[in-house]
Amino acid sequence: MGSRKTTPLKDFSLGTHRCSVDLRLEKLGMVPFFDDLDHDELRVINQKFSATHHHADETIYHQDERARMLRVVVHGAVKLVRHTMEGKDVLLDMLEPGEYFGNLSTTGNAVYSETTRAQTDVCILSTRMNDFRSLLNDYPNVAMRVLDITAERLQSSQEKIRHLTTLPVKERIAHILVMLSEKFGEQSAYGLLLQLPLSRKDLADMAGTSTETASRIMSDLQDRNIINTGRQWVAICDIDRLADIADG
Amino acid sequence: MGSRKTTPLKDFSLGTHRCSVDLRLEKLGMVPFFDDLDHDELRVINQKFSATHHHADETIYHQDERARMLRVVVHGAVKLVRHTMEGKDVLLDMLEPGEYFGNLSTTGNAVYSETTRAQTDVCILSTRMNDFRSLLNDYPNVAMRVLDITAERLQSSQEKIRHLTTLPVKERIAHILVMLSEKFGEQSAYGLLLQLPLSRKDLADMAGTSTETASRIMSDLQDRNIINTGRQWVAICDIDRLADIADG
DNA sequence: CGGTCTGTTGAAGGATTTCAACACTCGTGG
DNA sequence: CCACGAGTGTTGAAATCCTTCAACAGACCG
Repeated sequence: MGSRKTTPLKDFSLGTHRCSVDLRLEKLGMVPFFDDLDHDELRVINQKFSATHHHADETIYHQDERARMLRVVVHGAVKLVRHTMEGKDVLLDMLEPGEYFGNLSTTGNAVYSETTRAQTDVCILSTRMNDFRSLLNDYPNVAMRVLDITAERLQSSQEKIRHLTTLPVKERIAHILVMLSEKFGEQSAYGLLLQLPLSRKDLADMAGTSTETASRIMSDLQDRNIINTGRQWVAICDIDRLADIADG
Repeated sequence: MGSRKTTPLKDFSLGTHRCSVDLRLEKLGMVPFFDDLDHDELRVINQKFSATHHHADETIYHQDERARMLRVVVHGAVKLVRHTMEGKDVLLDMLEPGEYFGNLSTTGNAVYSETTRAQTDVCILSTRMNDFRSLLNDYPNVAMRVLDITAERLQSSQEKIRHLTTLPVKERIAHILVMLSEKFGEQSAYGLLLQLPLSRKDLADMAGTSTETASRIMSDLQDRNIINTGRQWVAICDIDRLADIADG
């Protein structure tokens, strides 16, 4: 369990890869609002989506652009960022394969309320809003699931507000690491490794603090053998103690 | 324009009042997801709702209670509060007549994620989730509107996260006052008066700060003749300067 | 191997909280 | 009608958490 400093993360690059139909169907089936559909229905829906690839750090769309598409992550990780006038970014969420992003609302001239960037090399399925809207008409159950999931996201967004306004930075960071481990955690020689590149700035933007403070807290957690971390990667050694810190 | 200290707020008390059918229909028609419906359709929907009255400070439902009802404000103001273990509250929103609250999600055993309390004497229309769900099946357009509005609330919740993480307290409070004035502002001798009782603690819980800091900032704004304020009330004298403060 | 990006650490300064004491408003009951 | 008490708001001073500035160290890339 040496304190290795070079990245233990797996390789996300896609090369000249093209998503197979099977992979597309599998990932579409993982999207929570399609999970009631059978294989044939998924095939119909699949035809409405087109796949694109993006390299790490590439912007998929910008905040304030006209919002025309609904997208689904097939491979890799995508981050949602809100910009401020002063140049400070707020990192709202990290998405894993099977999660959707983009515009859900059916109103005509909406704009994206956040920028989305590829955190690794990614493969994305996209569909035009109009197609998605008619899809909701054809499959009322899907429409209900979409509503449920949006309501759930609203809940978790409000829970985030509670954290940001009531907890000190150390607890917020501990909480964020626990959340990320549920999405991206994979057992490894270094502990529960978060399978995505994650910088101190990313953590800071999620916790609403400065990179320096994030760095200090991560150093402290490492000194206490709770985590193991290096450039752009984090592994959790002692999830229980981390969870204890997260709630006071 | 004397700096009166006694409350200039109007009387919200209901006495032995019972909501007339006309008032109920009017307020239901103001709910954003019912606004496409004609008068006859509203009459049908109205029959699914039952009215209740609550005195100021009464709790309508508690966080973590089993979530069975969807509710609509007919008269008065309702506040949404999330509690923390440490006893700190986070005030998520203040609702005016025509706004809905409670449970939207159609999943069976959800619990309320916040406590709601009557900010004034209030009249509330309630319907059981099952009835609302079948209503969404009968009126697909309403279902679409519900989705849009939930997505909108998600947006504004994320915008709130941006404020909380990037702006200093003074700007956050200025912003909150501007928002509240759009909902509750009424012209009066004291300026644009917020027509609801609003304590320093309410403001602090909205801005994620302490009552003392909220008080200091309000005093400062009053000294600069931007607002006019007393016990449980706030009027805005110079909305332009307040808006300037709100965005740096 | 040098440059650049990322992470670390120290020290000073600032914003906000906390603790504490006091002032004002309002409702209630004598 | 007035006095009292509880709830609400104000203000000061000390303490704390966090940011900012600055310098440096380690990792990655060509």
